[in-house]
Amino acid sequence: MYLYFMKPTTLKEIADKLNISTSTVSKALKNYPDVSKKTKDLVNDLAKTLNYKPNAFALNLRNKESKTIGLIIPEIVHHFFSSVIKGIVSEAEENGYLVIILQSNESYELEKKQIDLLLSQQVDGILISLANNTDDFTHLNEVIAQDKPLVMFDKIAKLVRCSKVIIDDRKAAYDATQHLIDSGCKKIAHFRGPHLAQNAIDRFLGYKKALLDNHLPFDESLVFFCQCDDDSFEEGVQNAQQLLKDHNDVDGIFITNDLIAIGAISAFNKLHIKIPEQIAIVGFSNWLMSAVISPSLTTVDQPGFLMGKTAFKQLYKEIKDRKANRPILFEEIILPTFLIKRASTKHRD
Amino acid sequence: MYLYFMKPTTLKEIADKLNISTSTVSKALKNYPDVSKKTKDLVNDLAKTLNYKPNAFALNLRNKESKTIGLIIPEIVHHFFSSVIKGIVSEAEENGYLVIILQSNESYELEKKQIDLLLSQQVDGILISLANNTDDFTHLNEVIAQDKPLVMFDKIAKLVRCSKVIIDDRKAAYDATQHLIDSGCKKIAHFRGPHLAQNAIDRFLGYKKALLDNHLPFDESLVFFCQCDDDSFEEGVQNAQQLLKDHNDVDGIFITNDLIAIGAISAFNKLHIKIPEQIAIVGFSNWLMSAVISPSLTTVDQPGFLMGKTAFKQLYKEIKDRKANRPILFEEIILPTFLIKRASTKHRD
DNA sequence: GTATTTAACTAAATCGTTTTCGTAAATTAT
DNA sequence: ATAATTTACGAAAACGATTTAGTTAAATAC
Repeated sequence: MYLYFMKPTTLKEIADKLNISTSTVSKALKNYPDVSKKTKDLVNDLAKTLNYKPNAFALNLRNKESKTIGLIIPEIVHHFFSSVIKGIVSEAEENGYLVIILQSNESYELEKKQIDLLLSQQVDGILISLANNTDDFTHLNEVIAQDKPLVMFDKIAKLVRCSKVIIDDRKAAYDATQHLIDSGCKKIAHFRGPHLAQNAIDRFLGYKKALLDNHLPFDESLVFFCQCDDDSFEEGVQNAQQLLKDHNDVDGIFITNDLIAIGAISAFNKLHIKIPEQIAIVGFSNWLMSAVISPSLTTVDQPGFLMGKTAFKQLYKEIKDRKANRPILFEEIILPTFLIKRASTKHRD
Repeated sequence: MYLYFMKPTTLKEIADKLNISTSTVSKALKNYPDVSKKTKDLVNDLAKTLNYKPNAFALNLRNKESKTIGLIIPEIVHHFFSSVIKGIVSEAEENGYLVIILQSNESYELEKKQIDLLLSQQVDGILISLANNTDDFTHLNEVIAQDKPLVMFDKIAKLVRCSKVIIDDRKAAYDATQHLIDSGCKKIAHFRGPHLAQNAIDRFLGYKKALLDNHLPFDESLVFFCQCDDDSFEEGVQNAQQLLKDHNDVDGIFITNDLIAIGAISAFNKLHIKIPEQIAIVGFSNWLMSAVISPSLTTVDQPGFLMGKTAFKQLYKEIKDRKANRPILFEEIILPTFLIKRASTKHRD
């Protein structure tokens, strides 16, 4: 029973058909007290028959809000980030919000453009995880200058005045390194992320502190930088080979993400180096595949879904606070991580 | 140099400041010929100073379009689907469109609600990949009834009158099975997807046809059904074990997705069954992890990114055709797949 | 029977932009 | 000098919904 190719009904059409004014129709639908029951019934019936749906564009214009938020993420095809997206989208939907998604492709230029796009689209708020090479924050400050809610997650900039949802990268890295030390490693290397990325920095600092706290020497030449881009696997292979050449007595590596770690494992497997007996490995992020490779990878579980939900909740709170003219408090929410011990490290359980 | 907490400038504000009408301001900005150069300069300068950006809500209302499309996908955290999303988002952005993303979670009910949501949001078009259990298409027909562009991809319904972007599942499955046969397999099992899903059906049919074309008997009891949900890995493990019990002479399996295949591989590894010598395995989708597990998995590469790009392009074409009042032609675009031969099957290269 | 209240409705403004149609004033043509 | 044209602007309607401030007519009060 479809009215094929019917263009959407408007209030005016209903009003004309019933010979009343659009104001009355609007009020009838919204159950105002100054409309008679008789009229309300007539309007509601006709609205249902004509399948009336209020025009979203008109509502947006009037209410100055679209119930839509923007999300900028460095890379969509990525287990952790797609989990975050899922968390954001599901939490948003539950609260009547839609999510526009954009991918910065780890490019600052693109990120900047996309912020502009979202601002000109007048989204109600913006969620962002920064590109690795973003070191200028004017585009973010522009969002803040427009008094538009902004929440950063995972890859944040400490200096930008807005709420942040993160994990304690430093502690997670510390714990991961400590686990290597506890399992007997004496010379531990680190494959780290890009110079500018805050979580790469924090993970590095956690690694370093764990060494020092355990009276192990920190050796700069044991730290390898990675781009963390599409070629992560290959980076893992290369760095593993290089590491063996430079330091053949390394007995543990803490690696900034699982894919690089798996590349390293693959390289060691090929060279018949026993994991974890000769070299133990800890990754980061708990990608799906870390459980299924051989040996399975000890890694830090990063709560992507929860991070997405939390980031949206915080943004939503700030949207509501602004509407109610309440003062905005910037919060830094730190989510728990935990180490998943698998076969790539030695342990007792 | 920021105007902190400045609310957006409107045409009227510029007009008032210059003591001219909003019409003139609007025309000046759009470079109409009936505005003097002097006025144009004044307007453009002030617009730049005040950082004027046209109000998107007003434009939407007037133009009856939002340059935004909706995307409904069964599951975001999934290598293939996230690649599709990436393709859609990047192609959309290139053409000035934004993408609202929703996840149906493989639920028909949710999918229905989300279609309503997108319709009431008045997106310019909808891209959808169906939930596994969707067998009623009224919600899709409603989109068509509103003359709103709709393009389905990957998980489609043959009966719905709209454009579709798919792979040739039947052929891909046929080729995969043929590869098993060519490499010497005589008794080939199939782990298939849900009853209703079109691509599960097509892959099954391709498998069956390859058997028959090669004069191998088709045995119903060699076909195992899978849900293809979060527990895919476990399903793979279970089905592999069951298969061994029922038919210990099976020498090949064609499996409807990589994660299930990896579950099966893991089960066989545990039982010390040699892959591919005793049992050869072909998966489907070419997930990232299939290259890194041991043995690496022979699988069908599904062009997710290309599918996303193509789906958006088709939708965009239909949006433009409608605006230009051209007739709409529904197309069925079939993208190529290819078999990636790895260590889980026997072959000569 | 007049004054007051209440019920039930509508006109008009508003949100911000675009565009059609008019209309003065300035310019050119005759 | 008058007519015709051009230039440069503005008023107003339109997109569709909401809401304030009226306005009738009926109901109640005194």
